[in-house]
Amino acid sequence: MKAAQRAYNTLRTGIIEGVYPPGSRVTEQEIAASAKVSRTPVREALRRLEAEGLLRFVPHQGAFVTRWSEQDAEDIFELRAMLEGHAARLAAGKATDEDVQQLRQLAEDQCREAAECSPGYLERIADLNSQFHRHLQKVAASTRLQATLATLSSAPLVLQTFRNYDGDDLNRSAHHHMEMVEAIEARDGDWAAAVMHSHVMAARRAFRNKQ
Amino acid sequence: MKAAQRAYNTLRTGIIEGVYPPGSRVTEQEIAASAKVSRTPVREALRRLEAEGLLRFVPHQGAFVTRWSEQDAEDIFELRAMLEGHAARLAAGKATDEDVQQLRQLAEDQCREAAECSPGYLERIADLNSQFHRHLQKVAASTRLQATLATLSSAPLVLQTFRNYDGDDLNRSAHHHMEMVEAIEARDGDWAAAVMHSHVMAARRAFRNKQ
DNA sequence: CACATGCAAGTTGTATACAACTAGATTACT
DNA sequence: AGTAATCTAGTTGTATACAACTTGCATGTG
Repeated sequence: MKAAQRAYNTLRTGIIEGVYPPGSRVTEQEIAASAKVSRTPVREALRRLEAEGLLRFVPHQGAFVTRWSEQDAEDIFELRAMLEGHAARLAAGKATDEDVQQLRQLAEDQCREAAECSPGYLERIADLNSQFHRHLQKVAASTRLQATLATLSSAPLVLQTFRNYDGDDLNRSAHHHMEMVEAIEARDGDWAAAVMHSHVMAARRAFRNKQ
Repeated sequence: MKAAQRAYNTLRTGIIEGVYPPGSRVTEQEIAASAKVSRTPVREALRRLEAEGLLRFVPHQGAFVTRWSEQDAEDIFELRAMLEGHAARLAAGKATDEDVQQLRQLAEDQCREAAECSPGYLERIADLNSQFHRHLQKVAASTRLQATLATLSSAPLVLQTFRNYDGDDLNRSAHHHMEMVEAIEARDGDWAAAVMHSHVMAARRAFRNKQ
């Protein structure tokens, strides 16, 4: 793998997993040593993470891990509700039968996992969930929308959504996906958008409760 | 000014002004020579511009100026309509009397410029316009929304909107701003959002006609 | 004692040298 | 002649050396 990519992965997972806590300073050498690369590719990784909003720069002081305020969280969930809703609407208008089939498969798997709760189910559900959203965005076929959502969803608070969910929440989440498949199959954009909206709003509420 | 910033400005204006046409390849040395800096800060500038969507990278080949498809343009205008509409709604709920006053001033100046058409009016209108939008976004007070809109609005096709406008379009644009001020003064978020939506949609139509 | 000044350590910012890789032209072979 | 292999020029990717800057502490001065 390329050095810049290694540095990026190292730092990104470090941030998400809390090795580098919010507000903490991150020096280039530190990351360079940790990823066993020189400072040059590290700088590149830092800039990428800045663009994604995970870091903020102070001239001649370096990078600091973004500290998410209550308000930031609210903003991100609101934007995601709007944009993912839009993606669902577009997807409903463009999906082929095959797309619907694939989305259904993902949603069904997720439903089963949420019901069974067999070991390691949380990771599998998280994976199925992001697959579902990614595929839906792909069907929506708007490059810019996809890029915009990618930066919004990279925030740790979004990635750790499932940590805030209890059994009922997981079930509801899976069934939201099922309902979306139905809406898309019916080519009903409004319906799909509405379900997606409530889907994200539910995530916001779970996040709020956890705080 | 810092070297990285110089490289960034050089390349960015070069892209927007068409010195580096869409699809063309941009080499690091070329920019380094042009901005009189070394390759290191150039790389930083390139990554930033990639994050903003103005460049796309191919491994071991370098950066290419993004070629905007018809569909990209549509997507961007749609997203902007949605997000700027949202910003207007938020602004209506948060604006102080002072904010309203400042926005009104900007809108009135723009109205006058659009009516008078004195020399250099196009640049002044473009400036007033972006000031209006920026201030409105500041009032909306959502950091993430602001960041998202910033990347969407950096696209050349957005920045050159006024090149597509005739006299009537310019007048309508200015009066949209006036109407938004009224809506915000009335703290009517729905109204403000609706005006903003049509404001952006009008820009889209002008863009389409030009093509 | 309070405050300003200068110094030292450490970090970022930049330049440059070198390695890895790609694309296209040239050459060798069938 | 056509095709495959090779070579070469040029570019990106990486490492490292050096310059510019910031911060905190020590020292000197009112």
